[in-house]
Amino acid sequence: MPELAEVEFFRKRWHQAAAGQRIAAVRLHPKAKIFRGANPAALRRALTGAKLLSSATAAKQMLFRFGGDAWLGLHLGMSGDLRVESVDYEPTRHDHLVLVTKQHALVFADPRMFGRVQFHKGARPPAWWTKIAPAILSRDFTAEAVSTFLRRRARAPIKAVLLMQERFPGVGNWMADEILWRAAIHPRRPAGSLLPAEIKALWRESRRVCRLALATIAGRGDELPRDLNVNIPDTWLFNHRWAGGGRCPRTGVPLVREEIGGRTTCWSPGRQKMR
DNA sequence: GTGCTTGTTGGCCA
DNA sequence: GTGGCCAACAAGCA
Repeated sequence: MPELAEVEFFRKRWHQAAAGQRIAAVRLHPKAKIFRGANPAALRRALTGAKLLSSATAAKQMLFRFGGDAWLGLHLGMSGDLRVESVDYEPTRHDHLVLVTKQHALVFADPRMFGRVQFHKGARPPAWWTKIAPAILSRDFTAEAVSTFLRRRARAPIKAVLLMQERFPGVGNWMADEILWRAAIHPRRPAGSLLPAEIKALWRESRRVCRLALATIAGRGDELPRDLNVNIPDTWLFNHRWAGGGRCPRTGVPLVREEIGGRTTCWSPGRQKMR
């Protein structure tokens, strides 16, 4: 499920419940696949008794900083989510990591286990975190950088290129379709075939979709929506893309769904042409 | 049973 | 070495 804004929503949910709080207990199944490459025993030792100091999101990654130079990295994969339950919550089958504070149980659940838990000890954040590409809403995400990247990936369909985290961190399947729909670019167009005006539109709409998605899904400031996707307006492609029989909210034309770059892709033939 | 699924990675091949 | 494609990972849902 989670892309840029959903990840921020989940981070905020844990943060609001537990920032400044001490972790009284850590419950986990060390054999769960989400711990691959991590050391669950060391994680449990370090977090038990530690305070949650701060947290951040970058791309689809989350990083929670605890006292004692302990860092918890989370990636939600395809089916992960974070919840806040009562302190006496009993973990069920897919609840792989639970951090218990005085008042809450912070739960990381992931049925498919494509997600990942990373643990790091040190004064500085881990290398995998600092190497994440500059955010789309940062100054480093320029139209020139996009243009250069598209030239290097000239033969790949633009839809596949938008999913590359090294240049479009946080963009996932629905955001990529939303960006292309707004920029009026057919998802099957080779990246190298885009005209300068189209590259500019792609850059602009990438930023717009990130900004709108964050405000709508994760909420502004301290506000946190009751649940995911409750506020998404019908003017977005998002609300029409899944169900069969969906129509383009701008042209009324029936939407098309095909596999592009190995992912189901939805577009409006009314506004997205091959040339 | 069949055929999907908002993600990432490693192997293969040109 | 680089770029592009594809299967695999695993479990739930219609």
